Amino acid sequence: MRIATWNVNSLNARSERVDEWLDYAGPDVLLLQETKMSDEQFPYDHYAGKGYESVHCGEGRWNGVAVLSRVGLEDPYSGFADGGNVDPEARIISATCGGVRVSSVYVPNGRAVDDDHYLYKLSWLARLRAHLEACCDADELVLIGGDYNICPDDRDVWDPGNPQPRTHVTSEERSALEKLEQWGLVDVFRHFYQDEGLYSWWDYRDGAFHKKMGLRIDLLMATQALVQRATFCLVDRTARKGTKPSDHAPVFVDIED
DNA sequence: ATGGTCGTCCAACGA
Repeated sequence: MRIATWNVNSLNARSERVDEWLDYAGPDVLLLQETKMSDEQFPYDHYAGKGYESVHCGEGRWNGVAVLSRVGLEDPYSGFADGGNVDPEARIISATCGGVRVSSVYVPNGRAVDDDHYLYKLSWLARLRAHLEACCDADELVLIGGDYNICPDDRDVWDPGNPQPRTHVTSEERSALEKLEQWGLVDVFRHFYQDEGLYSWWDYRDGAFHKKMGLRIDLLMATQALVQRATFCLVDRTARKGTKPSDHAPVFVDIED
């Protein structure tokens, strides 16, 4: 079973690239972020025609997450199941697909370390941990994939020595990610590769992709039970090339039965 | 020295 995550930066703008990718990469489960549409606009029927069931949690212009699956899709759940207030932004949706409890997450960007949005990011990550504790067991098959907007360590940053205060690399953000690891999640990509310079996002500006100026912020975080069955993992950089690409590349993992 | 690109939709703002 192939499980993928992809921040598409508007599904309307990316529909042809997503169709193309479904055809050549053949994911069994695809976790989408930044669909930037309402639930009414989401093309459920289009993906059904391609063999995928789908669920979507959107709000319109911003955010929006979805799960596509051709191996079954049960018990969909939008938002956090931690008993707290409803998150005003559409950033997490979960479902059980082929026996794996998956979530598609779009962690807040944070904007700047002195911005209120950065505090929202940290509180959102704390709620994600609480959500896991409320509805999952660490010995089950669980995968939380998405745009975490965090570089786990300096290997995941094109300019790690940059002294400017900035989001994505602070000890607070990395600590929040480590708390998910303490619960039982593993960074699947790092299970396969230890190299620096392997990114999943590149700014549209200044030819960043061709200059290898990127960040690895799109993560597949899975329980050890799932990682033990993982056979292959890749960032598909091909999807960042060509006509009208997203600024993110998809990341996928293959799981043996 | 500054800003450099996309997306949302036509004015900025978010990333």
